[in-house]
Amino acid sequence: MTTSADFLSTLNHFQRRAVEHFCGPLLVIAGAGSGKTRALTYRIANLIIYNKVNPGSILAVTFTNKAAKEMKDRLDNLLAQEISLKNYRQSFDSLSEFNQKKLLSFIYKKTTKQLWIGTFHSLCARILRYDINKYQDSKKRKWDRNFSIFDESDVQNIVKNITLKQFNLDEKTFNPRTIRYAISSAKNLGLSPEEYLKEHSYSKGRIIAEIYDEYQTQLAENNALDFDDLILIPVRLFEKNQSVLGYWHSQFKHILVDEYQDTNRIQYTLIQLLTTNGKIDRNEWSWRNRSVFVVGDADQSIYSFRMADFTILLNFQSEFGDGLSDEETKTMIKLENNYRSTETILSAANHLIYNNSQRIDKTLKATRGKGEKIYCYKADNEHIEAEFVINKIEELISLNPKLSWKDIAFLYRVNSQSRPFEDILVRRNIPYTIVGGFKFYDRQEIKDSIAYLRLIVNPYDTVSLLRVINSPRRGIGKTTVDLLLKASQELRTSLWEILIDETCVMTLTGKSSKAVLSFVHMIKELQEQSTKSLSTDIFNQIMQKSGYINDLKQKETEEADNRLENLQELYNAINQYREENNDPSLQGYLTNASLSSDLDNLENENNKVSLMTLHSAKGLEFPIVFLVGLEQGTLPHIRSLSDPLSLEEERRLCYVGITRAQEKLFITYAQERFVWGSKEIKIVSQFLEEIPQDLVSDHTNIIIEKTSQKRNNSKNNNIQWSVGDHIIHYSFGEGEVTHVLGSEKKVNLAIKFKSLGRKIIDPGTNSITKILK
DNA sequence: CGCACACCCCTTTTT
DNA sequence: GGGGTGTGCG
Repeated sequence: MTTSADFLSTLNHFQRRAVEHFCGPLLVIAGAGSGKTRALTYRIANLIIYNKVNPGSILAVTFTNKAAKEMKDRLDNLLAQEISLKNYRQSFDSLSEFNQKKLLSFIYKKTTKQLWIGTFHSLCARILRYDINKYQDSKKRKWDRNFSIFDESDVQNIVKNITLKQFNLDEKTFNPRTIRYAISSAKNLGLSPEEYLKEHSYSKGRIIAEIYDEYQTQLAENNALDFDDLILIPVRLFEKNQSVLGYWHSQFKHILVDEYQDTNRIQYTLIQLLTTNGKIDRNEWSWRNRSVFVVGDADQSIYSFRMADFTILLNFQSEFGDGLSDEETKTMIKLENNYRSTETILSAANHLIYNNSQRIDKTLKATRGKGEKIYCYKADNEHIEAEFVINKIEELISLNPKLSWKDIAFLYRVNSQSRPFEDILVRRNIPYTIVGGFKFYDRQEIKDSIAYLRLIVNPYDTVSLLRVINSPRRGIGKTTVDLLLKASQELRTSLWEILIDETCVMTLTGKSSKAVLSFVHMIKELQEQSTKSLSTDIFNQIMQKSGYINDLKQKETEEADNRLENLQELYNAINQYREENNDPSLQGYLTNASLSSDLDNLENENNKVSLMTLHSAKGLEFPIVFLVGLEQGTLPHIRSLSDPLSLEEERRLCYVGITRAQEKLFITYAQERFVWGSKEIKIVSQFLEEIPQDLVSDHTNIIIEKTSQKRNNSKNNNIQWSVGDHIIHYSFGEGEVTHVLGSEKKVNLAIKFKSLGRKIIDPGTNSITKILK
């Protein structure tokens, strides 16, 4: 009979050390496929079962909602097994169905439900639903607990409107997208508009700070937050309000963070505050009954565009830990045994990542057989590439009866690469699923319905109000809306408050005022109901009363039928959320909907080929992986070619892709590819050349040698660089070397250009030539 | 006031 | 390709 001891005996020495860690800080450096999720899950189980920690005091941060759900499921199973052995003296599987169900529901109530597991965003949203009313920013902007969460397109529209309409700026010099990105970056660094201004006091920075400030005002007027606020506001609140911080600090005794290499400044600050209770002096920290446990891998850091900063991971020991060297340390554990991939695949990954200068030295050790060579295929163009890949998977499936579609994934750099694959998959009738790209929640009818729901929860949400006020058409046209909007701006109230003021509405023409009054009446009625009805019932009511469904039914077009089907699907989603989370509230569903990604709905049960970007593939694994589009300019992406640090991130991305594969890895590239409607000639990716030739199968019709020789003999390879050297860059012009960075195997140069200032350049790319002066 | 059509611009990755 | 904007017509 199995005993409880088996619970830990399946772990290796290092995993076990991590899992049994109780209090204090611990950094777990976990290579790809080293059983990272397992370590996290087992540690939580260990805390609950052996250390008798209250599940409600555990905060576990995952990177996606899907990862959170998986962790909960695994935990359920682990706990079920343990309790079953202890209480019934038999394995869970051998219990009667009745007892299994009873036990699982017991575990859910007592444990899983109490745990705080989720992404930074969803956990912070939960905290804010309790405490946002205690927050006020430096300009006295306030929010209440019914806040809406604006999606990226809402936010883009607001920024665009402020920039072009309100501030009347030139679109070329003040690109709304760039400004939106600047605001998001500022928030991720924890900067308020005023603080941003201090750091960017030049003219353009000043204007961006003003836009940021106005943007924040408009969010507050809508009682809405953007994604970044969800984390920034709790941090601000904790910094300002010691009693609120104290409450959450004492709530969360054990904090666990997955994918720690992809945390950014503001997320780090949040963890730091919760762990230390805001005490700056280390002597005041108490690790009694308290821990912070982070897991990550600097080689898989791929989110710097979201301000992720893997030096946060590198600094963990000096920030929280003992700061000792690797050998002696008690606060760092390395998991280097890889249980996922064949030796060949790992060797390729190790060789590739060895070319990066910015990393902690770490080598994945194989625990499985050598496996097959990596297959490589050079295609004439992207269509031939897709055809090869799909022919190959059909062949694999027909040769191996145990293999099914879900075991196969196509990974690419950018979403648009999916199209040629999709075309052929449809033609051949192969079941597939695309993660990302066009989303369910981006469809017009879904956005409309969500806007109705948001308006009912949060009437200050003018963005949603404007979306639905005349959809379906009910005779409230642009002129009417503009009049009402103007009134709301003059009276400095929300549009909704104007609408519910009958005397105000009556100033409109008879026809319009009647239409507005009846719209307001309908929304009010729905609001009243929403406090006592199920979310699903409210949804149905909205669809009926607003006339949305009838409007679509009348049309009798294929498109309208499609929309009706999507609305049915939305109903199912709301229903599912209500059942799974035991939460009848609309607000709960809405929060979940705005924070869930496409990936979260990736169903493992469905037997389909998966297509996704390398970013989406993080944390996943597949027996068979096709890494496609390995060309210079595709992977690495064109925008990273001139910047060595971005290039290293692209290499990590490629590394992530390779390490997703368990059994077989195929790498393909095309010689020609249509980009933005025109044909481009492509050359093979430098990353492919960085993989040793003997790991790559030679039965394919590619000849890498020529290009690879050319590259290895790169004219800059044997040049000794020193500070003061003069160079010419093919596009930046003349410059002077100010720093020589990196090690011998991989040199990067900091170069000061006359026109552009300082840039970091990789001399190996042949973009520069040394000149004598 | 709404819709259709033409044209132009941009083009990474996502919670 | 595709989404957003502007224009012109019904």
